Amino acid sequence: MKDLKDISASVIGRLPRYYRFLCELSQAGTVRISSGELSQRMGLTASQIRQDFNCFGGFGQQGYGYNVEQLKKEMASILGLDDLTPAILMGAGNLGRAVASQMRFEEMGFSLVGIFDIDPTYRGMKLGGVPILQNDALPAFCLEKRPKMAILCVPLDQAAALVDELILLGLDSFWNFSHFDIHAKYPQANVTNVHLSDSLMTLSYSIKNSNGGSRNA
Amino acid sequence: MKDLKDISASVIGRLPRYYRFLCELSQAGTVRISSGELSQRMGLTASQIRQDFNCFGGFGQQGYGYNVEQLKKEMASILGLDDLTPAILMGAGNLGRAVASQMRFEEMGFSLVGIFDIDPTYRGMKLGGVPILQNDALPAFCLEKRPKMAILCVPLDQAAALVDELILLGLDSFWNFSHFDIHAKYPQANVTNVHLSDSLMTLSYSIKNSNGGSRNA
DNA sequence: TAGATTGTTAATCGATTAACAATC
DNA sequence: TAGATTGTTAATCGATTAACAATC
Repeated sequence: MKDLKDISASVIGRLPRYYRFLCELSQAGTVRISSGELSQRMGLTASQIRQDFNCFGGFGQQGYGYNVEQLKKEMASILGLDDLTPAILMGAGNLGRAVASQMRFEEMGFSLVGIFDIDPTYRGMKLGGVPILQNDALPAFCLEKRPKMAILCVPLDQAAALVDELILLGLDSFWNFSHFDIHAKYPQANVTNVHLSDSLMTLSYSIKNSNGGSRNA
Repeated sequence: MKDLKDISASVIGRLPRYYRFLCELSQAGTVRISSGELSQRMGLTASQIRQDFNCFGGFGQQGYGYNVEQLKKEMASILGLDDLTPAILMGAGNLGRAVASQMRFEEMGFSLVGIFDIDPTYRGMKLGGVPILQNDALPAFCLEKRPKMAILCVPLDQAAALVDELILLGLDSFWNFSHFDIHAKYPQANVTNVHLSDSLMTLSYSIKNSNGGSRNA
């Protein structure tokens, strides 16, 4: 078991996928799994799986393997899925609407408590059961509901000023779909970027520079 | 200049961001840039930037640096942005609609030639100027338009059969928003995955296991 | 020419894989 | 007990950083 601060981004990046496979195994009624069997299903080495798990403690038993249900719970706990962080969605455009209506936030460690847009035409509408408010209602809302995380689905030119405001209102975490570099300006913030255009260009590279058979991300 | 096959995923993953910064520099009218200055703006080391660029050939000039316009064009060419790959969108739900209307495909090496959904209620609608067709029109469409890439915005339970069909219809590349593991079944295919829920769980981890200041992706 | 900056090789660092003793 | 499989250390591999000669 390592100090949590020492755990590399590579390991952390694999945790959701472990969790996903464990959920599937659990649903299928599988009681135990060895690192060897899991490695085959996931296309990883058994060594890597054991190393990864042992960053967080010894969840297995020699000669037996891992108990699926227990390991799944451990993963959920490590990922912080049990403890719901209040989050707001900024921007109710196409992408914002997709995110709000598609993601099962409560299964991923968040609860969506508010949706905001500058455009008043959205007023009164709801997404995933959450009403859309206008940006000018943001300060009062934050004072009351204390959201900690913001999902940034706004155009780049609005992002900088908006992040400034959100930081002032006490938010410190961002799921960032814009290309604004939050981390550069606020190194203290927790930021996970989703750069769809970067992802698509990576695919373009694969298609045009390979003779087939590449996987990214 | 290395063999293109030897270029690591780490390097490829940084190319779109290089391209993005070069576009900004170009728009700002900057004529030349050194690896040192670019490294400061991007938060990378100058060494890494020079190493990355030199995977593809020597674009710079000693004592001068890099010509922004030339380097930008080289990047576009490496990423294959000049050559438009015909692509179809499978699934016109929230996410599919967001992707179709938001992404500037022509600037990223693709052209969106068709949109398909099993639900007939979408019939006659358009997204980003492209009409939505029903899935049963797919074989004839592919025979005529020869799309090469599919954007997969369908539920997991439909993905497996759909990928089988698309492969048979001659597609070999996927921008995959589902959790179906295309690469496991078709190792020859070009696949770039976008796993939004994995990304969100990574943020949950950061929030709950750090005292602030983490960046992912 | 002198100064700047690349291209490239060497050194370091970190992540992955292999090996195996511990132990259920 | 014997067989299986972990936890963990050691070896390997690859990616990043540093250094510097080449050269514009």
